Amino acid sequence: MGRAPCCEKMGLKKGTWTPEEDQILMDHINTHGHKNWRALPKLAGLLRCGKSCRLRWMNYLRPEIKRGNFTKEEEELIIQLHETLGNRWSAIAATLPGRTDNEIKNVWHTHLKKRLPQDTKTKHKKRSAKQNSSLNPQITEEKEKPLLSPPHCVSSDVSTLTTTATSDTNDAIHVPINRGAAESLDDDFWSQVLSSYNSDETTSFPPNSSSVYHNVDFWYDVYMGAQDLPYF
DNA sequence: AATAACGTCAACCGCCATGTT
DNA sequence: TAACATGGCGGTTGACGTTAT
Repeated sequence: MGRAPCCEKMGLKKGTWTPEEDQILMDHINTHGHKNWRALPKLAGLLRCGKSCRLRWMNYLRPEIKRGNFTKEEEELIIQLHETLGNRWSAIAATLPGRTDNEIKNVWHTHLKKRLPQDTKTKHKKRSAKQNSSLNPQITEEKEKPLLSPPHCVSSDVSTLTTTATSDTNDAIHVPINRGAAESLDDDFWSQVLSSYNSDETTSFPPNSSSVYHNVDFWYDVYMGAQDLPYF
């Protein structure tokens, strides 16, 4: 038995992606989508494993990816969320439109970690929520809960509901909820959050306007609000 | 100018969760 | 229900650029 390797190692390229490979991958996904990552490289004519293609797309090629330095607000938010969520980078990334878990992880290790006092640095360790229930039992409990309903999550990817997005801009409208984020938040939480925001926005979640939801401040408020709730 | 030390970040690896047969 | 396939996540690594000596 045993698990099959993610890809047969023979003949597949590794390492940095070339612009040509990027182009091929983008073209293929733009025309065919990415229903099956494993089959994708073969269909696209890439000598990469599906996992590598997925990673490249998710972390670099997606049009909604926001590049460039993190703002002070973003950094603060990451620090605060890390305090609550631990190393659940995908959940943290879900609150930062256009930022990837990988990028956040890198920023954390290269910049933000240094700012923290020693005791907080050692607070979260190893496979935060998944394996170490002792670390943050609340999070583990949350995993048992059904997915929240309000921001109707799409199951795959970091599901940003996005209007036409262009890279290097902040114009995309993101409702960056994925499974990771979803599982850490429950219905009561969302109903509170949404009721407070729906009082201002006549639209239901997700809103048509980008004015609030793609703003870091919004997610910061969400986070701060969440601290008042029992699960946090 | 050379090179060692350090910092950053893209990418890989292995594990786990979930879906499918 | 078991076995397998696939996607997703977090930890880690290695290449590359920058700074210090």
